Amino acid sequence: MSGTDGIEIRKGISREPADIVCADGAASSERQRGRSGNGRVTISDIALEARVSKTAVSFAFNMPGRLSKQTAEHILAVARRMGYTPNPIARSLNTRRTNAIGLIVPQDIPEVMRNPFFAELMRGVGEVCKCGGFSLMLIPPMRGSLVDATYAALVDGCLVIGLEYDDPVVKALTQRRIPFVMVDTDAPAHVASVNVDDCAGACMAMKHLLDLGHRRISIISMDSHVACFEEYHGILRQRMQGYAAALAEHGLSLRSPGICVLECEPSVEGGRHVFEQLRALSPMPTAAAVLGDAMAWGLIEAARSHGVAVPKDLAVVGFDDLPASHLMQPALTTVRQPAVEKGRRAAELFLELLHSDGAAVPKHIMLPVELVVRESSV
Amino acid sequence: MSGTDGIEIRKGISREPADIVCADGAASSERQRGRSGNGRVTISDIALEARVSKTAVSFAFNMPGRLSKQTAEHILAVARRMGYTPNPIARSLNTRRTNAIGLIVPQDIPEVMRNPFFAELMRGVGEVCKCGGFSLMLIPPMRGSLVDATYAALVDGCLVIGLEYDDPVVKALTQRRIPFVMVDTDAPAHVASVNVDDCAGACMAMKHLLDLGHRRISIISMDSHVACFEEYHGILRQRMQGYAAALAEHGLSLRSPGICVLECEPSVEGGRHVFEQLRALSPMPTAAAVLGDAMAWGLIEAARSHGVAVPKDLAVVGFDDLPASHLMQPALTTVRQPAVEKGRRAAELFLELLHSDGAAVPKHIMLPVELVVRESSV
DNA sequence: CTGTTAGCGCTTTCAA
DNA sequence: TTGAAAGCGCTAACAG
Repeated sequence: MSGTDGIEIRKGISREPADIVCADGAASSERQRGRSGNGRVTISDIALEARVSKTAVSFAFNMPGRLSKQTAEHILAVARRMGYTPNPIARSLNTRRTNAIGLIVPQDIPEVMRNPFFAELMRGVGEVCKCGGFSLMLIPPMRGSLVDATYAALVDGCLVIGLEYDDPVVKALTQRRIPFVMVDTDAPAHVASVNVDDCAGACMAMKHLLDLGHRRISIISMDSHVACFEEYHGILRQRMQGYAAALAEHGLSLRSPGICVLECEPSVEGGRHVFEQLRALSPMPTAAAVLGDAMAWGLIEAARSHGVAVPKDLAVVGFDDLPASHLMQPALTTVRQPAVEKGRRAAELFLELLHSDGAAVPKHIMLPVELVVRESSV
Repeated sequence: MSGTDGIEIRKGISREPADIVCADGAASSERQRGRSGNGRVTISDIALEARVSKTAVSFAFNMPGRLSKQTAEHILAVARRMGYTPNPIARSLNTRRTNAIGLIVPQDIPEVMRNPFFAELMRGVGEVCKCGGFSLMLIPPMRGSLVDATYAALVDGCLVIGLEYDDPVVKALTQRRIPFVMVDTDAPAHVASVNVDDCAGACMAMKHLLDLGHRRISIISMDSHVACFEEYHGILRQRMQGYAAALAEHGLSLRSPGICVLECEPSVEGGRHVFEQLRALSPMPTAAAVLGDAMAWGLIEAARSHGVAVPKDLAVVGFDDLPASHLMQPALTTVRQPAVEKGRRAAELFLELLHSDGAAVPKHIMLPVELVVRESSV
């Protein structure tokens, strides 16, 4: 359908054929005084060329006030001419600062980014990055090992998403005395954490379905890697407790006939896929309580394409309230959690830790949730 | 609506009150042989404690094969006991590798993450990160300066999104000889780049609208920071050319009466907001060609809430084809671009550069687009 | 198989 | 105002 066919082509645009890649003086002086090994200009090169000490060069960049205006400008001029810029790694080794905050996520990046919830979380973290001048490092497992990734990460500290406190990653962070904040998990008192009221949220969702008269309800959870939901931990456990509490009010439990727990990847595709399992149930459930909006979207789409009408044949209530959830067809009934704020608060907490140098009292933040009833539940 | 009210609370869960934070031997030996300054265990501490050289310790971690099994295990044991882990910054200073790939984005993170297109792009980049064992660093402007952020970034190289070749950031990258790939921009022949056929895509979209009979068409572009669309560059210019080409076939131009160009932030909010401007036009346009799906979603939502029916009163065609675009109400007609692949190809290109050490011939990849007609256009 | 030695490129006392 | 020198914590020839 397109003009070009996905083939690699040379565009040959080259608007600036004569573009100077290295600054003028560099090439010549490079040879003059054999530069340090691999060709990159270092602080010594500048010092030599400018006939000052390395100290002076360093000052010129970091505390120009401590140099006479003349020297400072001279040094900077030489640096510019030679195309010099301080090596950030060497600098970090001294300052012990990287100006990056890490987001440790338990899955690979493609999986993470398939779940729009993370984009929301990152928006919040990003607000703090913006104020504090930080970059944001996504730290997924490295060759399968999240600990290895953690060991290798060049960051000032981390936000740890959805890991349990006894996870090796947390141990590694603690050992290296890297400040961190835990998000979406049960954290012990001495560790900073941010959560939302998952239990209450799930309870509201289930109660809503029950009040609507539903009694055959599927709970769509996320891949947990445990044998059964009784072994859930962290937010999954919290939410199951919420569901259970609501069911209990109607004399039901998670093990009652009609109630069942299905799992899928937390993404649209995951939801689409889990519908197969759901419709294979007989009798088919009349409602689904889904642990993430993206999954709910996928579920609804799959339902529709299989002729199962939402909400008539299947009521669906999600969890998150992503920005797009009310643009859907039908608009999604869901439990709103302040995902952006979650990220922001976590990052703020992290900054506190970072600046207090371990002296800060760890805080535990719990954010509220609310049920948003729209069209996908009747 | 929630049980707890967003107040900071102490959860006091502390399942492991006796949790040992530092490994056993650490605290004692710490005092024994005054550890290097600030308390963190270094390679020297381990060397001393294990009665071997620093080299041996280094080998134990990086090339255990070069040590006798005994020594290696002894060293590792001591390290474990003292809670030692190599400092990744010091290591990077030597190896010149950070195992991180940077994504240089021209806006702040919150703005970036509000545009779901980036999540798609990152999915693709993430696939490569996964294979190569990289982390992904989001590099937004630092205190307003993207160049400063670039200088400070601890990465092996970068993917540069939407910047022109003559941007100072690109100059900085070139100067420091940091490998990079440009995405979504006109890149000169000697620089690796990945693009989609923006021009063709826009042309198809406009032609579609024109064929449907529309003659009063608003083009919704993204914030450009230039005075008028004639000054657009990069993908915006490409797309405008596409629109213009289609219009030309019907004897129209971008300056014809009935045609107008509006700008907004590339997000749902942006689209919602720009609808105000669109409806202020008189006569109101009967169609909108939008440069991003997220904006189109917002536009459609705002239209609906103002009683303007889509597609009856306003036909809308987007650009991107995000995963959620066909879940919308109405499902969005749009130009599909392979965003995930774009990210993947860019990252792959980057890896080639990185491994070839500058010897690689820069490639230019152009990916195809296609028009997906759904319900938002009639 | 193991250790000595010299860096990596920069910051930062301390003294001049 | 400037510079000498001692690191930051680790890697990697090169010897032995």
